Amino acid sequence: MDDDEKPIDPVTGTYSHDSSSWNDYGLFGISDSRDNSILSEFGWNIEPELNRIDSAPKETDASTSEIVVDQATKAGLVENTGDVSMSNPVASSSESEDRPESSTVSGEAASSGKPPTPGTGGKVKKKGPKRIRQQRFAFMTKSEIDHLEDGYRWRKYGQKAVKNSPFPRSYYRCTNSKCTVKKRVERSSTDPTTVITTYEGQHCHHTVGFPRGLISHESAYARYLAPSSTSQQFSYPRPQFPQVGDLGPSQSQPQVISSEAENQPSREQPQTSFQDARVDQGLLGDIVPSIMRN
DNA sequence: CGAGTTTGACCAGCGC
DNA sequence: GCGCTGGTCAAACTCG
Repeated sequence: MDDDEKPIDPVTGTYSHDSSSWNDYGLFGISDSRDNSILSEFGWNIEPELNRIDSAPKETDASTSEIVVDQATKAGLVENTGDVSMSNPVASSSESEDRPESSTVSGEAASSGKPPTPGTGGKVKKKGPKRIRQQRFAFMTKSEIDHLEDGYRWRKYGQKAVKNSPFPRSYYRCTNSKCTVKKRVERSSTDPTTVITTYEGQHCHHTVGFPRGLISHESAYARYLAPSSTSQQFSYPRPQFPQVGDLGPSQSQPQVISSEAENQPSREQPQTSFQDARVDQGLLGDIVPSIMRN
């Protein structure tokens, strides 16, 4: 894919690529689960960016974070993140039809005319229009834990080895039967301490609650889930996110914090609700520590 | 026993 | 057209 010359919306600062089969806008963020801070976030197309990150080590010695930040800067999106999530079409148009897994096997078999494969228990794939992917939203999170709590329940449905990466990629689907949201979790090949979580789609239900602590990217993810745009179908709760000290044993432990992370003022800042933060400072004020914005 | 995970196979898209 | 790769399926398995 040629992602060198992407059209960036001059108004929203978001990027979208002109493809009939893709409609993924997204925020791309770097967070640190150890101190509950978002290190950086910006709008970007997720897919090529992740590919670039994973395949980039030969091009630069910079850390993954630096690569990402640089991309954000180049795209001129950092200052426009406040518009990003709200400008998303939220894939509403494709939401209903983008349900390849919702079709029954029998229905697929009937439509494709293919008999079930005997050796695989009748697995039949739909042949038809190109798969339309939903809006995506990815985070890079410094964590030793791959699967981070985000308030929703997920069922793993696959795992694949990824090219150019020693770490497998895991595929999760929301356990809510009516919810089509998926997420992929993988470790950065360039920085094994970084977990890349990519969400696809929007939840059509509330969270199952916020057990224990929430990892750092949860706040940004919640923001993504609960934009103020009119396209939002549901009103998601805006919980008070717990302090790091509330984190349970299964969460990332705030152990050795890098010097960079130690400088993050997030722990001293009061945990304000989203609503307050959004009113005051917009998206950046909401999720990015002030020091990162300077 | 139900829910969730593992894992090998299948399929579609894409590049060469 | 072919091979590679990512994404998904679903049977088997594990766990609580």
